[in-house]
Amino acid sequence: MGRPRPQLSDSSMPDASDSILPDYQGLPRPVTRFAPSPTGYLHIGGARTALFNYLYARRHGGTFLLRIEDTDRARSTEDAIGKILDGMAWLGLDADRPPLFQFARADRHAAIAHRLLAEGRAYRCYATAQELEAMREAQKAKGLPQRYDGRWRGRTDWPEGQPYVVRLQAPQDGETVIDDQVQGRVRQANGELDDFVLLRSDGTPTYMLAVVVDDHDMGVSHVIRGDDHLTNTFRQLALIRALGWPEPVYAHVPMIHGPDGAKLSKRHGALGVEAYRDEMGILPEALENYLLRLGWAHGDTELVARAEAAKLFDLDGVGRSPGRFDLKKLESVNAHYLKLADNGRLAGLAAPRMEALLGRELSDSQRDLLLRSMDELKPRAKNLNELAGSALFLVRSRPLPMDEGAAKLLDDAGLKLLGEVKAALEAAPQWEREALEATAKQVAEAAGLGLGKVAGPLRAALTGQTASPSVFAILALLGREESLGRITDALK
RNA sequence: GGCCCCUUCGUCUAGCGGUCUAGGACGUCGCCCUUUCACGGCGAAAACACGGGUUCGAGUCCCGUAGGGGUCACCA
Repeated sequence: MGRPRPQLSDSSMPDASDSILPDYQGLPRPVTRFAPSPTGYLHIGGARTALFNYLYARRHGGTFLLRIEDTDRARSTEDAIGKILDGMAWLGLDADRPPLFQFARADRHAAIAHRLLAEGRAYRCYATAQELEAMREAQKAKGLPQRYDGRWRGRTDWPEGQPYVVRLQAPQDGETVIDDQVQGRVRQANGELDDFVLLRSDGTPTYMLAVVVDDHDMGVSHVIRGDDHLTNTFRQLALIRALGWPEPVYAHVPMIHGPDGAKLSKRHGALGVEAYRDEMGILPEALENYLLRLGWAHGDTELVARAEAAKLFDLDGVGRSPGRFDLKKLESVNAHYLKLADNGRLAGLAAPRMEALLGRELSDSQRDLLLRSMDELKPRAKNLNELAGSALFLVRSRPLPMDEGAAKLLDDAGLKLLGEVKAALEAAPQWEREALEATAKQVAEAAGLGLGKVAGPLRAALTGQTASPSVFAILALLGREESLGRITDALK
C-alpha cells in the first residue's frame, strides 16, 4: 500500500501480498478477535478476554472472530482445541466466522518474512543458540539489558549451507507510542527493541510474525487482549510499520490474579471454565456476569445480563489495575441467576448430579417431583451442587437416613408430637399446602406449643434433615402417601 | 537487572479538581422476617499505599518512594 516494493525473487513462495483473506473481506467493523493458544483449557482470564472482544463487537455492530494459535506444535493438542471451543460454546461466545487455525498458514507467514528479507527490512542471522546464550550471559554479567545485539545486521558473509533465522531490522531511534484504549498513552524508546526473530531456522514463523500477519489478513481492527502483551505491542508495531500495514487499535486489559494477589495458579482460579461448570456448578450466565464485572464497571450496576451488556459494554469502562478472583462473589452472582433460571433447565442440570450422589438413576416420577420442587429449592442454592444436594431427600428410598440433628428431634417428645400430627394429617380433608399448615397449627395449639415444635419432628421425618424448604410445601410436593409413609417410618 | 504497567474498604469497584463527613456490590457482624436452613429487609464495622509538589481547593493533576504485576526466547 503506497510504498513500492520489489517483486519476490522466489516464485515458489506463496502469497506475500497486502490483501486480506477473501473470507474476511468487508466484515462489519470493528473487527475483534480472541486468539488463544491451545496448550491447555480455556481459563478464566482467557474467557474474560474472549467476552470483552465479543461484547465490544456486539456493542458496536462489528464482527467477533476466533483464531487458534497452534503454531507451537509441541504444546498444542487436539484435546485443548476441543476444550477451548467447548468452553466458548458453553459461554455462548460464538464467533461470526469459523475459527482460523494459525498453523495452517505457516506458508503465508514465511512468505511475509521473505518479502521483508527481499525488501531489506529483515535479515538473516546465523548466530547459534549457544552463541546467543553466551551473549546474554555476558550482558547479564555486565548488568546490561539482555537483548540481541544485532551482530548479523547488514552482513552478507553468510556461511554456506548453515541454518539461519530471519530477524526484523527494528528501528533503533525515536520512540513508539501506543494509544491504548485501556492503558492510555504508553511510550517506549525504540532503542529498547532488539531485532527479534520472525522465522525460525526450521522456517516456521514465530508468534510475533504470525499474530501480525493473521490479524492483518483477518481484517482485525481492534486488538483487545491481556496486558501481558503490552510490551509485545511495540515489537508488533515495528513489524506492522515495516510492512506498511494499517495499525489496529489496541486495548490491553489487566490480568486476573488469584485471591492472594499472586499470579493465578491452578490452586485458585486458573481452572478451565469447564471446572466451573462441572465441578463448581456455576451457570454460564453467572460466570459471564462475574467476569464482566471483574475489570469493567458501569456505575453501580452489578447484575448485567448478556443483552444489557451488549448495549453497555465499552472500553472506557475497563479499569487499569489487575483484579483478584473471588469465588464468594462468583457464587453470589450464581445464586442470583439460579433464581432466574428456568425450572426445567435446572432440573436437567441437577438430575445427573443427584444420580452421581445416589449411585442410581432417577425415575420419571422422581424427575417430575424434582421439577415441581424447583421453586422451593432454587432460591436457597448458591450452585448446582448445593441444589442437587438439597433435592436428594425428595428421592431417597424409605426408610430415610437420619442425620444427627434430625435424630435428635425425634426424641420421645418429638415422636409424641409427630404421632399427633400424623393423626391430624390423616384426617385432613385436603392434601394441600395451606390446609396442611392449618392442620399442623391446630395440633400445635392443642398441645400449647409453637408451630416450630411441631414442624421440627415433622421435618426430620420427612427429610431426615434439620434444614429444608417449608415442611408444608414438602408435604404437598411429596403427596399424601409418601408423606404419611415417611412419618410412619419415623414413628417405628 | 533494563523497560513497561498498576496502587480507593478483606475482595470487585464508583469517583473523570470543589456536590467525598468517599457511594454500591460480595464477604463479615448485628437486628428483623420466620416452622428449620436459605431468601428477603434494615443497620454496622471497613478504603483514597507513603512523601513531596501544582492549585483558592486533590481520592481526582505532576514528581518521587514503596509495594505489586508484566516483559525482555528460534513459547504463545
